[in-house]
Amino acid sequence: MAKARLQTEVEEKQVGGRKAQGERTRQAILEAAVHIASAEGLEGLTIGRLALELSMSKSGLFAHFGSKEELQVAIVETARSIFIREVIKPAFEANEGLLRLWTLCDIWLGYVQSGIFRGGCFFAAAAAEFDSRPGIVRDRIAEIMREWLSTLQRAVTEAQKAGQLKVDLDPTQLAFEFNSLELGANWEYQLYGDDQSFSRARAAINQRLTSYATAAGRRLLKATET
Amino acid sequence: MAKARLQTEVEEKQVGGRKAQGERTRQAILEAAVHIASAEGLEGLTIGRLALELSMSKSGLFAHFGSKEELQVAIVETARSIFIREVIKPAFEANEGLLRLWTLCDIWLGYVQSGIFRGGCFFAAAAAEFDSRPGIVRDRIAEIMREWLSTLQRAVTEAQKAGQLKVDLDPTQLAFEFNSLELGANWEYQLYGDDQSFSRARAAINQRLTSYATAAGRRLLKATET
DNA sequence: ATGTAAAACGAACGTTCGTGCTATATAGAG
DNA sequence: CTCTATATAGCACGAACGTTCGTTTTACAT
Repeated sequence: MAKARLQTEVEEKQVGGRKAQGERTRQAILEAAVHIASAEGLEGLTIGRLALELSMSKSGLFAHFGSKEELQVAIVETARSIFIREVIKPAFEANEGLLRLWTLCDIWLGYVQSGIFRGGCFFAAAAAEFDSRPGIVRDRIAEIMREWLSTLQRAVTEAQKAGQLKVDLDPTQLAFEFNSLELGANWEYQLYGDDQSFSRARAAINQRLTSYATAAGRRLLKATET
Repeated sequence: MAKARLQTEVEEKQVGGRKAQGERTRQAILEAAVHIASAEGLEGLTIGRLALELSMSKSGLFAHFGSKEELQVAIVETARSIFIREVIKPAFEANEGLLRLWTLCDIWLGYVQSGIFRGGCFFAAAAAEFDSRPGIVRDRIAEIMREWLSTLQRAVTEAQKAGQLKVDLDPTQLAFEFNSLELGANWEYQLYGDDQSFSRARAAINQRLTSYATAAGRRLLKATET
C-alpha cells in the first residue's frame, strides 16, 4: 500500500528518513519473534510474551501489525529471508548442477545443526503446526516450501543437463527423497539431540548421488571430497 | 492414589463392575481427543472444546484427569494403542525379516493415507509440537518414537540374519532413512494433499531394499509383488 | 525552535484458558 | 429399597489471551 510513496521517498528512507524508526522497531520485533516461534510455535508465541522479551508494551508492539495473523505472516516472511541468506545464497555460489545440489543439502543440514533457529528448521515446525489450519499463514508456508522443493528439483535437472546425473531419474522423486532425509535429520535431532542424525542424512544423500551420477559426475564428486 | 484399593477390587473392575461407567466415559473422551489433537495439536486442543464435542461439562470431563498434562499423556497413550493395533500388529503377521520390514513401511504409509488420524501421523505432529517443550509429554513421545525406530531396526537385523539383506549395512542407518521417507511423505501429504507422496516414499524404500538385498532376498521381494 | 506526524504507552475490554470447590445425580451392593 | 461410592454438573476463580482506545512521548521537517 505504501508502494507509490516508496518511489518518491526511497532516498530518504534508505538513509533513515522520517519513517525509519518504526521500520527498525518492526524489524527488531520480527527478529526476536522468529526465534521464539521456531521453538514454541507461531500460535504458542504470545504477543505479551514477545513484548516482555523486548521490554515494550503489548499495545505498542501490536500497533506494528494489525492482527496476530498478520504478525505470523510477517514472521514467516522474515524466516524466509533468513533462510535465503543462510542457505540459498551460499549454496548458489557453488557451480550449477551436481555440486550445487549437494551443497544445497549440505548447507541445509549445517544450518539446522548450527541452531540459527532455536527450534531447528523454522519451516518444518511451522508446516507441522499449520498443516491442518487453513488460512493465509498456512498458504504462505506451503508456498515457501514449494520454492525449496523446486530449487532442489531444478538442481537435479541442471545436473542432468550437464551430464552429471543419469537422465532416467525423476527429479521430483529425488527432490522428495532429499527433502525427506533433511526433515528426518531435523526431526531426530530435535527429539534426541544426536548429532549423528546429520551425518546419517549426509551419508544417505551422498550414497544416492554417487549411485545416480554419471562417470563425469562421479569424478566431480570425488574431486570435491575433503 | 487408588492403587492400594485397586488390588482388592481388580476382579470386579475387569468384568465391568461398579467403576465401569467412569472408565467407559474416559475411553470415549480419549477416543475423541486423540483425533482432535492429531489435527489441532495437543496444546491447541482445549478442554472446553473437547467437552462441547462430547456434550458434557468441562468440570465433569476434567475430573477424569488431574490436569491438562495428564490428559495429554493419556492421549499419547491412546494414540500408541491405536498405532499398535493399526500398524504394528498387522505388520507382525508378515514373516520375520525382509518381508516384515517392507510390510511395516507399507502399512505405515497406508495408515497415514487412510486418515485414521485426522492430522496424519499423530506422533509426527506431536513430536514437532513438543520437541522444544520439556516435560513428561515430550519424554513419552520420544520414548514411543524410539520404539518405532527400534522396531524398524530390528526388522533389518533379522533380515540380515536370515540372509535376505547384505550384512555390511548399518541397521540404524536404514531405519533412519525409512523413517525419514515416511515422515517426508506424511509431511508432503498434509501440506499439499497429494497422494503421490506415498508412492514416492514406497518407490524409494523399495528401491533401497532391492539394492541392499541378497540374491535370496531379491527372490523373496519378487515373489510378493502383486 | 516549533509544529506535527509517527510511535509507544497504560489501562481496560470481552473471552477463553485451566483449575478448584460444592452439590446433585446415578448406579450397583446389600 | 436403601445406602454409599462414584460420576457428572454448576459455578466461580485468577490469569492470560488478542484487541481497542485515548493519551503521551519521541523524532524529524521545516
